[in-house]
Amino acid sequence: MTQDYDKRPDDLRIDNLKIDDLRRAFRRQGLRLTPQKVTVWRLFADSTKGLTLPEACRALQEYAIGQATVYRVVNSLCELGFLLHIHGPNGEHRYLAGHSGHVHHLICRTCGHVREVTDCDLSTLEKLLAAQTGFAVEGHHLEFYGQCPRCTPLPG
Amino acid sequence: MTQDYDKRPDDLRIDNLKIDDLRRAFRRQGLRLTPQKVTVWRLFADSTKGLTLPEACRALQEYAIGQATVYRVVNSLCELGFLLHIHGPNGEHRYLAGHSGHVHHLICRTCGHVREVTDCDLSTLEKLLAAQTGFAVEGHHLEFYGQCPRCTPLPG
DNA sequence: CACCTTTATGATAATTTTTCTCAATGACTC
DNA sequence: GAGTCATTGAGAAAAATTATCATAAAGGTG
Repeated sequence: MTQDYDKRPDDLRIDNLKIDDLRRAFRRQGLRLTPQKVTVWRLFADSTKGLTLPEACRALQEYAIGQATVYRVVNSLCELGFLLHIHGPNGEHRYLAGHSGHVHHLICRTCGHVREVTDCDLSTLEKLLAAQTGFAVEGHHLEFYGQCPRCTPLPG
Repeated sequence: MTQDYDKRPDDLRIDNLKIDDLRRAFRRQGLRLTPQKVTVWRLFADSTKGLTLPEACRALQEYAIGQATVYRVVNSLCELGFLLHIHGPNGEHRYLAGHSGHVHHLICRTCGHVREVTDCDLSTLEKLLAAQTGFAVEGHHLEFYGQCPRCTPLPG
């Protein structure tokens, strides 16, 4: 019998549609969806600032998920595009759930708060670069840094 | 007597003007310029793809520079803006000498070759974001990924 | 629903990367 | 040239990442 995914802890909510997306994506690679994978996904989906791998390992100890699993699952989720990597205030690698399609991030250097940025049209620039350099440009990674409204000192 | 910086190995060239820049930058922070720092800088200045910290440590063993020093100097060079961090084909953190002012990079996913990109005008976008989000946008990090001319399969 | 094949898991160990400590060295100022 | 104080490298320690392998279980099949 298939594992009952509804027995999840209340503090990690996720909609069932997303679970189906996850299952389909894993299946396409010949991989299986397991409760551990769902729990890992939920942890990231609920995080607004993203998590480092060690942070995720610590948080998931509560759910008895081993660190080897955390590393494996995070890698898979990245490859499947469910997680994106961003850089925290100290340059550390953090993983963040990508809720939309192609997005970028605005990261507060003080508190690490992250806001998604959806307007970005770099296609003109990419074409120009391709013409100038001969590279076949396949994509880009763009992050903005600054101070979020709560961390911005008031002017004056 | 001040150390003779001309006794450097022939395979790591650097112009003396840059050494003066380094000295001034370190001095401004109350730090001292040492032959080790210059050697570390030269290693990076000669690398076209950037180096990870462990790679740099291995390469600098030849010059009897301890790893603690490599980590410290790379950090300083980053803070002073002489080194930039980029992400290699496998997502690993690499440090690259910044030869110009504000630049971005076009990184080959196959061979890791890096080309600098100097045209970038994101100031309009930054202003728009600031207005939309309330963030005080201070900067950005932009990387393009693709295949360099030598790694691009010929069309057809 | 029970079976079966194959992937996934977690404990553990091993490896790699990063940080810390401290005595000795040496850069830079006067 | 002397003194001050940042710097260095060896080594230990801590932290992060990867590898191994016996056991558990997902998901297809009869």
